[in-house]
Amino acid sequence: MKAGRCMARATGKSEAVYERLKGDIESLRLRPGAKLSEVQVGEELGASRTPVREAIRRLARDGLVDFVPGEVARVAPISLGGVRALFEFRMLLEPRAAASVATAGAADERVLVPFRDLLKRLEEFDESFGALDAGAQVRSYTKFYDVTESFDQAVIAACRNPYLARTIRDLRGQTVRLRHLSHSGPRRMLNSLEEHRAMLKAITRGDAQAAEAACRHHLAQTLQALIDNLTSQDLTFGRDVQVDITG
Amino acid sequence: MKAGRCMARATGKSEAVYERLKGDIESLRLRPGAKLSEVQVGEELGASRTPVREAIRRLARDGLVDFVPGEVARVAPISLGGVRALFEFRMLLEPRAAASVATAGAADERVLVPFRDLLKRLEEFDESFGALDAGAQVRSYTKFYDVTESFDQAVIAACRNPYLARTIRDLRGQTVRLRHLSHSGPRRMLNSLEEHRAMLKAITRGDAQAAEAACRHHLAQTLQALIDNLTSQDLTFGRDVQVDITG
DNA sequence: CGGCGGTACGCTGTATACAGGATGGTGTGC
DNA sequence: GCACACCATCCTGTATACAGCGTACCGCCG
Repeated sequence: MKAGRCMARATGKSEAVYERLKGDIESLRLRPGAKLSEVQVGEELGASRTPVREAIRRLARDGLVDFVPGEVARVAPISLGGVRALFEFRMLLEPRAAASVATAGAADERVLVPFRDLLKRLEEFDESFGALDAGAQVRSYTKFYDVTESFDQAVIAACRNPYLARTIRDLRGQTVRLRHLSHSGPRRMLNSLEEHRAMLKAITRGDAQAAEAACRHHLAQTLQALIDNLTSQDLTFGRDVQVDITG
Repeated sequence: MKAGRCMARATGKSEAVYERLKGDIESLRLRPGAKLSEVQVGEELGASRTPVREAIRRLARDGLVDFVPGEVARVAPISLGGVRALFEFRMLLEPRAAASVATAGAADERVLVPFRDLLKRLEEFDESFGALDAGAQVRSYTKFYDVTESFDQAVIAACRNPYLARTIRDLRGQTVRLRHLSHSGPRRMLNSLEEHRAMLKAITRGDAQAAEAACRHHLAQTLQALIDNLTSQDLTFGRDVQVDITG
């Protein structure tokens, strides 16, 4: 393989490297603080430096990589302060987005379709969950995450303000990584499920205020669970220079 | 000049190209819809494709360039819908930031220093402005913009939440470009001056609620002025495919 | 004269080459 | 034994080469 084809869209190397690295970072296979040398990553993933370079820049924009011009890029550390700041910011954006969707849904039924669908999926999941034994419950987490993932996506898609949508989307990577980190057991999951149901019901009802409140509550609960886990599991994550930005 | 030095920080080619293009776009020297070919820009600015590429990607993040993978990058068009969406988003972020700064200032006097300073500069400017003839007034716009610019910078710097700060900063490019577009005459400027004074007073007083309201008011007024100008001056800007994103 | 096909150009994506710093380890001097 | 300096190594920034893809212009045919 000498030179690359343009192809861009479907098979683009840059995109592939980006997705791969993103997945590895979100799943914590790449630990916070890990060095991301362009050449090394390139060799490992069978790509040249150029696409790797671009992928790393994009990951930096997503907040998953700490990038300083002359230095080696590193997987962004996870700090308590950083998590708090992230959720404080999400608390500003996402409740507003949820409210906006509820309002839009009240005016145009069509935007509610995916949300009614999600609500149904959620109810089905809820009903079947209790019947499972502990092992099967843990395995079903993935399915639940799929629903929450779809919910987030649906909100972004339904968001009428492109700036708001993009900013929320840009934060998703960090959110996903943190979720993979909080193995909070079934209790937190059931609570989260209930919170999602509340959000979905408010949105499909067209109740903007309730949707906003439900979203805010969900974020607050998630943050609390995350803090509990981060402080109990001593976080060896990101032992490298830990500039806690929020103070 | 064969190959480049690393130097990065001070003389970095990529940074230079970025700043240059950014300035040209903000000042409308590069018109909305203009094509930005990597090779062409590179030749014009005496840089190779690599730094140009990176600069264009960064400008896309700033919302000043529309970038689609396989295609030629273009200077982002200016649409009424886009401007509305931008300001709607700013209305979500900046009042919160202003309030946050006011709160922080009430707890720690030191964060107020730059704001007291700005307030003084503003008062001085205000006093001297009336004495000028029309021509000198127009020339003094630059000085006023300096103050507003410094104000925005100061808010960003004082912002405790790095996510909020970064997002506001990322929007600055578009804001600046729009400002260069609204030659609203002295009346709008004097109003803006008054609005800034209100924000500064609220912040230095430590009154978060007033700061938030003042900021909101300022943004609403600015948007209104902008809309007036955009609709009166028929905006030939961005005649290329105008996907108005906000509907 | 209008529609259509072919060709030439330009563009991006990718790969690779080269030069200058930054970093980390090792050896030496105090 | 410790601190400092030197050196090897790696890594990034930049430049350039090559391959495919789209487009636009031009000529040809109906």
